[in-house]
Amino acid sequence: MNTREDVVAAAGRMFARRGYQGTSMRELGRELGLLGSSLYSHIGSKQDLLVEVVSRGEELFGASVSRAADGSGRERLRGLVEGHIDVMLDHRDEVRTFLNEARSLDEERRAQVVEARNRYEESFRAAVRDGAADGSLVPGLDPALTAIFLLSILNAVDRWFAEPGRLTRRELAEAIMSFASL
Amino acid sequence: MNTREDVVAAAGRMFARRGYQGTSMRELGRELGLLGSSLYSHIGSKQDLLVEVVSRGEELFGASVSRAADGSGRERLRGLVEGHIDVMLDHRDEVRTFLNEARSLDEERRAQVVEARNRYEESFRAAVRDGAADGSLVPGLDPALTAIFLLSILNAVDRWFAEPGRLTRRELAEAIMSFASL
DNA sequence: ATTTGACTAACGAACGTTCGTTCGTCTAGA
DNA sequence: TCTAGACGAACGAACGTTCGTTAGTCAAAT
Repeated sequence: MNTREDVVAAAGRMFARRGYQGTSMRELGRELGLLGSSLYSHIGSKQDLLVEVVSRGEELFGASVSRAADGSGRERLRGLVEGHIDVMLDHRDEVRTFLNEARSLDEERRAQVVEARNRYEESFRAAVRDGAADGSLVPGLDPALTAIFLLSILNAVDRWFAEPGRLTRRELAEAIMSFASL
Repeated sequence: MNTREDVVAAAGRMFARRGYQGTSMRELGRELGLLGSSLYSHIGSKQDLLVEVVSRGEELFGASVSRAADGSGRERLRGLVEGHIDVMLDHRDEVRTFLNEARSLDEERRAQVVEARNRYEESFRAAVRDGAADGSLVPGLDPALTAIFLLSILNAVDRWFAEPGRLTRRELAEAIMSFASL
């Protein structure tokens, strides 16, 4: 017996692997041992599923920002980096869907996602800015570029990082920080 | 009047924007002022179009590697970075399709793409390795991690970089190199 | 005169979704 | 304690639409 939760989780898995447009309701049903039509006992529409999965990704990053709210600029930046790594690796499906499949959302919902990403990036910029001001980071860093470069690295982590492997998560965070001379 | 070249170019554009699965032959036709069925005067199948666009992306990066074959490790690495930026910005559509839509290829062709990407990444690793050996780069760098981090940054460049803007391409390359302390 | 590029018409398959229905399980009232 | 009714979960069939693709035709350019 499947719950709505099972359906959303399976949707996240399939959207991450094959994309939203590449996933049919019948395939999604098969994943759960159901017919495609049976999914509609749990959800309203395929689009609802995407909204739900993307929203979870959005919230995960938001919660990560809240957890890195204290300390010097440098400490907050490290918290953001470690938090991002944890979110990516602990919730690969929701995150990949959040990062890659937002274009399949209707315009209004997609605009919200873009705004959430901007706010998230701004928290990186603020940490860099504050770190330069409070002396915990070297001065002269460009906050905008630093945020973009760090996020580019972080958003790709799930593509290659495996556990267990050469590095632990903490070592990965350290490698990223020192790569950026932070 | 449209040529096969027009069709492939339009396909690249649409695959990059909406994805392969998100692009229908009828929409692609509309982009060219044609009916969907009329596209088959120029091509064999939709899949052929994807193979063609992805192959062009693949070749562009291969050509870029050839252009950065000489010099010290550091010089070659900078050439690879500048070349990557040029390829990304001069051929956004083919490159985005190459990077994002390879999963819609059949297994054999997809394996070739994966192998091409591995070879490409290896040329970054080799430049770092040689740079440490010939003294043009600081020793102690991890070639594998450095390559991954640089490519993560480079593959995201088209998502935010605009011309004209705050930075020129050359300044962007310089910013990336100095971000990585290279 | 041949070729090229586009058309119309149509195909079978797959799509998301709705429908009426069934079969348990749980809960409230008698 | 027994039972009536509501509910959650799933079924199979069908809906209208869109999908990629094919076949045959026709006009214009070479």
